[in-house]
Amino acid sequence: MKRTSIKDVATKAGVSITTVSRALNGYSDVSEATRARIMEVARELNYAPDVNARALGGMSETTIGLIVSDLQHSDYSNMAFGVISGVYHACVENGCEFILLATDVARQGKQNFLQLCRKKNLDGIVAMGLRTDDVYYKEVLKGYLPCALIDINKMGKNLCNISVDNIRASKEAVQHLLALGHKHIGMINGEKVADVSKERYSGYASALLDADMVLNPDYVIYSDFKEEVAREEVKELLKNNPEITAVFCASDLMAIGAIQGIEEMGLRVPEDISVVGFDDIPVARYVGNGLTTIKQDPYIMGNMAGKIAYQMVMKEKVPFQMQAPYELVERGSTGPLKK
Amino acid sequence: MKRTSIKDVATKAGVSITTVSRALNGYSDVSEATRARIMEVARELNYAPDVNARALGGMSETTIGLIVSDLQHSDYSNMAFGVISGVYHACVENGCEFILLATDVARQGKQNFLQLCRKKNLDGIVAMGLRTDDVYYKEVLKGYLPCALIDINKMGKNLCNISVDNIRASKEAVQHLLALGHKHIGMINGEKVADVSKERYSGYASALLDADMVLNPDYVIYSDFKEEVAREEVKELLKNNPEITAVFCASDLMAIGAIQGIEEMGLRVPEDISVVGFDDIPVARYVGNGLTTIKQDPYIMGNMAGKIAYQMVMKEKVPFQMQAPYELVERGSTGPLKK
DNA sequence: CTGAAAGCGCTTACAG
DNA sequence: CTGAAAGCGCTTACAG
Repeated sequence: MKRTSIKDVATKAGVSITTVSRALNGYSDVSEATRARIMEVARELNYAPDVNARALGGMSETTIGLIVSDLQHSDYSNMAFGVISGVYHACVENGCEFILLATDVARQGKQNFLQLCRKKNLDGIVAMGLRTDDVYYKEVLKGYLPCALIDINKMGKNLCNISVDNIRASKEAVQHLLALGHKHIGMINGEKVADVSKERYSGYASALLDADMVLNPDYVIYSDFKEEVAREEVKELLKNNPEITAVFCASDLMAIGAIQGIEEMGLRVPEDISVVGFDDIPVARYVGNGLTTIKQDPYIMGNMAGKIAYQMVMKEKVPFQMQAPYELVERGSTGPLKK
Repeated sequence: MKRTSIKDVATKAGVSITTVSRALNGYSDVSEATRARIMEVARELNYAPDVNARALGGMSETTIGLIVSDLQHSDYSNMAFGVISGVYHACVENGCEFILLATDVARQGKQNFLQLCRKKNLDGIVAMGLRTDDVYYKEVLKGYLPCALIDINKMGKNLCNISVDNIRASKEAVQHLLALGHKHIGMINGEKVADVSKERYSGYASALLDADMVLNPDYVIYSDFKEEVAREEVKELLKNNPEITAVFCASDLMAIGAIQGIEEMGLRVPEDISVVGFDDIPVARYVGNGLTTIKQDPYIMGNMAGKIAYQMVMKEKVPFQMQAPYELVERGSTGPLKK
């Protein structure tokens, strides 16, 4: 299928390629009659300008790349998908191009981030799920290009962080438990090095301190955001601290693991132990009588990030960080303290 | 940030751009010394060839577009995400480019499919979730470009369909119920017009006929693949046909709805009614004691489709259709018939 | 309102 | 082994 070019349109319409270009790009200095004829011919021929040639000619579309650390086979948490969809739609709304980039480690070695950006002609970036040990982590944060970060709490030139207010959200979660009468509240946290882990701990601590309670370091364990790990370690936590009646988990996945572990100990949720999660992943509604959790919306976060990235590309002033909405969703995994 | 071009590299390395181009593209007719120097300079400058210029110059990367009917905000079923990831990785493995295209209806009107392909310089297509009423539906099926179809059962030039064997899989699901002793088995199907609905019905019917049972048209209802609809309509089904003790659903989502409806009637799953789904979506494990279902793997399907599309672009011979693996997963929603 | 010509950054015969 | 030059399909001053 030979590609139809601007020349074909010009010839068939009996004008120069210059005029075709201007007509198709909507410039005003073309007579209506000529424009109409050109449009007609273009439609007949199913003509669409070659995007590469356009770019080289100086009309490059602004394009935003979404860089994710690794595309898994499935997206249990809906985090990756929601963000992809959110950024995609932000691009559509802004009339810019969207490119999905997964940074498998092998390729990070062969081509550095700046080269990647140049190769793909990127104007702006949205980054999510980068880990501190990703080769691209530092490079992205240098801010060569405008970059919106999802859940990566770094500030700097050309950088804007989008996330929920993890501290306040976690505080609310724990205050919910306090309001139910719980006095001994444990926490199952994610990896110690992750920014969000620190923030969510901070909210947990703040809620307890505000309630004039003491912080017991034994009450906090780190389960790496993994279901299986939480499942095992919650047993240790409860065995060592039998006075605990409620657990705040830094992710739903860990909360699900925790519930399994709790039930394996012969305890019931929420009668014996109340559990709160974080994220509101799709399965949260279905676990037992439903998981009480902090809901955040990956689509909204991706969409915000996409729009912010675009604004940064357009040289608009944007804040260093923006807060995405969250919400405590009460379901069946929490209940009042039994006297 | 001024882009560094091949000229910059040539100047700094003291050679012509011709030589730079050949060195970087790995041609053999460049002396090792020269090549080494050029590579060195290129790295220093973080040079990466402009992909647009390359394409125009004749080295266009082959690129495969994944066209989905609509990118939802979340992907409860993991179908969209799994396919995206699968196609993406197929492209990475084949060293070709990946483009995600969501065909929001508004844009389908303004730009036809062929124009879209030309604009994006697509060489091959993977299509999923197109509905018969999508403007692009017919256009994609014309086979202008090599096209791998996921769950769209059409044959033709430049077309290859990838899906599980819906008939056999559905038959197995129903045979599982028969083996448990059930004699009166209903079916909750998707939209009547969908190809997969027809195929899954066909498997259901085949299993019953093989077992010398009669097909009762009253036993089959159409719930449009929607959880809420199934939830309501299953009640009618069971009220009108109280002898039914098992239901085969053409999707997990409808199965989940059905279970809710059944429980709202005061019946229990599986003691009173056994339920089988189709898909094995992430929540299937968590619904009640787990949903018995036919597992299919969106990642594998996407990956197969991506590879097939690439092969078609490379003019390799491919079959008209390929079958993706499936598997009956037995969980707690099915049990033996109570006498 | 329209067209001839230069230029975007590459690749690739072609000549040496 | 290396380079000057043409060409890919567009856009955009510039001239008329």
